[in-house]
Amino acid sequence: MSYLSDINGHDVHVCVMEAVKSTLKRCASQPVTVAARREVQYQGEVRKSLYLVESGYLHSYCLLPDGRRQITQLHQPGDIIGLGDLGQSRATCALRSLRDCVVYPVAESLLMSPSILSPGMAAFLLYKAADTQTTLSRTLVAVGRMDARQRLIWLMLMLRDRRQGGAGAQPVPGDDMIDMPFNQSEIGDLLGLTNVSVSKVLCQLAEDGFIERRGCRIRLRRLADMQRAVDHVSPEPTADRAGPFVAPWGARRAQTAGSQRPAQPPADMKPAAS
Amino acid sequence: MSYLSDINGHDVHVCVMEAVKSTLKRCASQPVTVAARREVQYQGEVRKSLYLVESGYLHSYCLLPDGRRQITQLHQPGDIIGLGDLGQSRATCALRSLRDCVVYPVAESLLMSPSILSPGMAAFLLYKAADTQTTLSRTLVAVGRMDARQRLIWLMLMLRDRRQGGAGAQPVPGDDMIDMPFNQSEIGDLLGLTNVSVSKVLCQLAEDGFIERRGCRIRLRRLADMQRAVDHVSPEPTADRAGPFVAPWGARRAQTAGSQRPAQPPADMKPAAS
DNA sequence: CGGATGTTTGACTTTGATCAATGGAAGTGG
DNA sequence: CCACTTCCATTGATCAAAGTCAAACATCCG
Repeated sequence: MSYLSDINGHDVHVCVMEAVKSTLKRCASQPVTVAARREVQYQGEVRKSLYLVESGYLHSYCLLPDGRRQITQLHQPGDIIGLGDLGQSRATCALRSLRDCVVYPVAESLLMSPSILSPGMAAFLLYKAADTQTTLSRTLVAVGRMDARQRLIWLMLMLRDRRQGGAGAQPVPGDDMIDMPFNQSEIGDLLGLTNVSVSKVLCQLAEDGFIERRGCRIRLRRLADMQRAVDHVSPEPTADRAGPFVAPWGARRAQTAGSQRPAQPPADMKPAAS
Repeated sequence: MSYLSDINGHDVHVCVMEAVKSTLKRCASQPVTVAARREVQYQGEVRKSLYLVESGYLHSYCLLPDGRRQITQLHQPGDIIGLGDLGQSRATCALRSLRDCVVYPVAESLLMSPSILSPGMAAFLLYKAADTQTTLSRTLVAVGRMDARQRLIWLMLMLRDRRQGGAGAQPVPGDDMIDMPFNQSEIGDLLGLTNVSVSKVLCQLAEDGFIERRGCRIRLRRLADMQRAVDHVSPEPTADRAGPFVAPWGARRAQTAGSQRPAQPPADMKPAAS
């Protein structure tokens, strides 16, 4: 089928991923460390390069002239930052570190050069871009059509899905802890709410027994209820996330039908005259 | 720099685009016509293929269990539908035609095969994916952080930017007509509003002299005011939109600074120990 | 003409924003 | 170790933007 998805064994898969990443790292200039809470790139600034995230969290956001802010993406280790700005000379978003980070800058000109952009690399990048696009779409659905409580639940479920156990860590099936890299103002800026609303909803969710709060870590206590509340279906793992995360998701996805339509005969499509 | 962006002459550029597209069309099975307002793909349905849009409009949307809907993307001629679902076996969004359409189905397995995924094709697809991602981000900013009036203005400006003159049509600089392929309920589902709010805001905008309504066509009468109201900056044309649209945008973009930061020394980044 | 689809308008309700005060935790400097 | 600041979270009172409901109106089309 494709370069990545036809490989099922974990060892082989991880191996391919590592090969792609090491190619990227060879393209990169020296890795750089960024302290927590630093602006890495300003909106409208001339773009310097893409970044492969080695460790830490960052986020992309846009500022409106009146100071309102919308966080558009959370970047985790393994993510490639800047695929959405390909072909733009200036950054459409600002980029900021949430925690101490190590990133590898990769020049766009190098990445897009024929010697680097092999079919395998191209497939990897396209899957990465697809991941990002799916997450953006889901965020848009949450922000556009859910109320405040649902948005918070949605966010926690998304963070659970995107959680990474570090190198080769097997996720415990009953592990319901998530790491919340945002403060409440940032959560608001991600979900289209204010910090005040976020605080109120989080307190209420804790009171209702949905979550248990431990500083920046949160335990999800009623996972099934939460998934039902937002019709949540975990996305299939693609690209490097495919590795260790296959088992627990596969089964569940088959059951959770939710809003997925019974599929009437889909659209009358006739061969075109063309 | 890259396969596409280092080509400046329009003729050459268009030529490259056409070459890529004809490759895609050769990958495709027979083109199919879809009547207006038909479901092409249901949410959760097993994906059949990607689609290259030849003519007409379509949109992708997600349904929530209670029937609320969020439109996530508008697809125009030249767009490739389904890049965001690469690697997923089931569609994360539903797809529906807005007008009569002709589309070329392209199988994912074929598209991702090494013989087709040349560096040039890969670059084309990555630029397309980047375009989509940028539009999604901008939509998220509008839905998350703008009030109803600003969202409507934002939508009209976006439609103006994405407007296509058809094959080789030079856009008239003072041409302020846009084509609105949505009805008011659909506009609401795109912007996170209700049809009632959309109606009220549109009437008010017309009364204030911002727009002049002619059925599904709208004339923008106070473009500068509208751009100021939402801090609008047109994205740079990439991929095939680069062709005829270069001239009018280039100049304006240099001026509209808006929210773009004066850029303090961006982030202390130190070489990492790694 | 009748029916389907889409738009407009008004009355009323509700969610989340705003404003403002309080409290707690972490870090800093004396 | 203790003031002091800063950043964040919480809580309550009030307000406004947009949602909901319902009815009327417009357009299109067979």
